Amino acid sequence: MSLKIYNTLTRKKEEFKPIQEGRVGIYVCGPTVYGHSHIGHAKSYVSFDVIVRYLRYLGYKVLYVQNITDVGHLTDDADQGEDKIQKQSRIEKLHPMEIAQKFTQSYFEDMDALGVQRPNICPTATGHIIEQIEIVKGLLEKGYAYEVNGSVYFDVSKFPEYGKLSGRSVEELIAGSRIEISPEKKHPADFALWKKAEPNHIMQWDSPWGKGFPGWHIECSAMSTKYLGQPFDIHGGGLENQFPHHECEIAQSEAFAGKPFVKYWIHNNMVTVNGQKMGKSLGNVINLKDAFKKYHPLVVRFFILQSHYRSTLDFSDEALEAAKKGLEKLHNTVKNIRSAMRGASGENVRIDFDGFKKKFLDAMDDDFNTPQAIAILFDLSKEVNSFLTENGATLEELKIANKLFDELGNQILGIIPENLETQSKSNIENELINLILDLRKEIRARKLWELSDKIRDELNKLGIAVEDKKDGVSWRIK
RNA sequence: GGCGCUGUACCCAAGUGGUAAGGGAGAGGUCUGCAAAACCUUUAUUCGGCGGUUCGAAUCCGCCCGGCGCCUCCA
Repeated sequence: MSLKIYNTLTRKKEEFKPIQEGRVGIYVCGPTVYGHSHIGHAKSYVSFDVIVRYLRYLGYKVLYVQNITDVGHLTDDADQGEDKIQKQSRIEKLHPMEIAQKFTQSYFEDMDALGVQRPNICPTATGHIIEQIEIVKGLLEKGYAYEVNGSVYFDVSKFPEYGKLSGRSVEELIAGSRIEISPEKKHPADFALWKKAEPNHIMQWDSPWGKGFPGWHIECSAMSTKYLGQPFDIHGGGLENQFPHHECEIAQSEAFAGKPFVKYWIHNNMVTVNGQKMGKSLGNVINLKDAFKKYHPLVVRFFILQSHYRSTLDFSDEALEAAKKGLEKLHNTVKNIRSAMRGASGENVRIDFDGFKKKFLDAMDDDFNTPQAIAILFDLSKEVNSFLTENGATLEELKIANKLFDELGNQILGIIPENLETQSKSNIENELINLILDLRKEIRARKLWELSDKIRDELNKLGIAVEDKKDGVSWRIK
């Protein structure tokens, strides 16, 4: 089977064929850095992380670009209100660039914790003002835009294909529009390419139209095509950005360059919290830094991947607890395999590893069906464990199982760490634990169950799982 | 009002024409002094409801009922 991707542009699953053989250019809308990242960010960037990992696994040379928006988005509607970063800078009494810097760092901290591999290029909007101005200039020259009063607007009426991504028509937009019609615009659906800055606006730049700042959509057009060319393979982002953001990107870029912008559009769905939309106005936003206090980042990652990227994901404590236990189960299997390898021998292979692998890859090929892929991992886990408990697995079987878990669970999904340690890195700690368990062995021999159970409980509290088995005691770091 | 998504067991969640994955929770069992881990067995004759198409539908079509998103910054 070959990779199929659901393309929002055509609304169906299409076979993936890169524009240039063996190479993939992908651009994903990055965060606006005016606050800490939340679980919505996690869903989006974990999903795209797996997409990129999988493309690489398939052998593509992937160039992954993700912007950092450090300017230009306004708090209210399309072309009014305050710059969000400037607003935050006022609240925190910091320079806007400090705000941007602070939350960029915070963003990467969280993503690193989630095991999200860094994009190859993370361009900032403020670092690409010149490129953005160039596009605005070009659009004016070609008659796709008009200048009013130091601001420049895109003229939607000049671009008949406007709406092709989101399936809307300009007429519909007017009919249901809640936007207050800006007196500067010729048409309510027109959008800002460049905005004139008032003197109190801190982030502003010189332009052919006077001092100002870029409109919201232009940075993505400028930075994606600068590094990936036009057209490029994949543009990703959140569903909520499909309209107007991505629609406007298409209009600008295709009008400017006179050729298609993107081949495949991928949109990931949203997070709800206890069944409700998560939003700033609802006050139910869950920051990652808070979530991580309760759940290990890998649990959050696993939880996200247990549902499909195009489905909404409902975040609840109950569901997270279940995910935690599920992931533990997989980790236990891998730990069991790794410790069993030390004492195993034999070269027989009775498990159909290729079958499991094929099923896993088939699931991934089907529009990155990670829940299905994870289910296969559980099936594999059960099979291997069953051999371990009943017949004993051969060394060769354990080696292959270990490699497969690494390849599928670690390399592709990023949910099984390479260094799943069953022992402490510190030798003295290991020796001490062994010593305690040695003493406990004597206590058990004397049938002092209360005391021996206490030792086990206390060690458990310290994060050391002690398991009494038929042929002795075993322990591991949890 | 317009556009779109969605409704699968107690919870989470795959499955889009061939007879219901997986995880959690529950029940029983193996092992065990106990616990844990792991394994085995079990838990939806049924996929919001009602019609229709079909040899056959959770899957396609129609209507109805619920939930959600976008149309305003949001991943």
